[in-house]
Amino acid sequence: MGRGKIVIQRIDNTTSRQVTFSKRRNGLLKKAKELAILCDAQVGLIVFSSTGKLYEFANNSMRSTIDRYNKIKEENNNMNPMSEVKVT
Amino acid sequence: MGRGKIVIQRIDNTTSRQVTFSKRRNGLLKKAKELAILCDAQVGLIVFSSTGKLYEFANNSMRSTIDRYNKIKEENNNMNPMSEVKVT
DNA sequence: AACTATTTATAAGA
DNA sequence: TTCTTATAAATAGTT
Repeated sequence: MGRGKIVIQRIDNTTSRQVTFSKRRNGLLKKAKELAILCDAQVGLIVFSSTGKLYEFANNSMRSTIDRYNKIKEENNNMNPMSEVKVT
Repeated sequence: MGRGKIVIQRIDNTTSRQVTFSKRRNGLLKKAKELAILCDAQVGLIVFSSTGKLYEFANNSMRSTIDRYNKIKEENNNMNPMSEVKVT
């Protein structure tokens, strides 16, 4: 999506990496919001930059989204008790 | 990004909404992964479809990403005690 | 599920 | 860092 095609691998140059992060982070947040609205989905997006700064989007609240996620995961664990698999 | 321009609002037709969800969900997950790789970011994405199905991406683990998120939020709350704001 | 006409995102440059 | 623009990529409507 630009003047040249790029390979998806870590951008070594710090400046370029930060510029790309800024652009793509905005794009990702926008897309997340659009998906939530268009498709009536519940979306939670958390992004930490390589410098540790937090960016987020949640159409409901992040808390409720995480809670729902945890609940689903607990159910899955109960049905597939991977934690009980043992090497004998 | 298609044959016609669309307005960002809930798609009423159920079939269209599900088709669009499928396409855009894939796109969003792909973009999330690319951001993580290109920019060395920590990304956690949770999506629940309108039918309740879960889709997710996390380059580290979702658990560690959520833990990091919670930690940051706690720190912010301690610095900006919004919960103590009162209408007098 | 595949196909394209278009729109949108964005890489590179200013 | 903000703006521009050529090009790559995503996707809306169609088949």
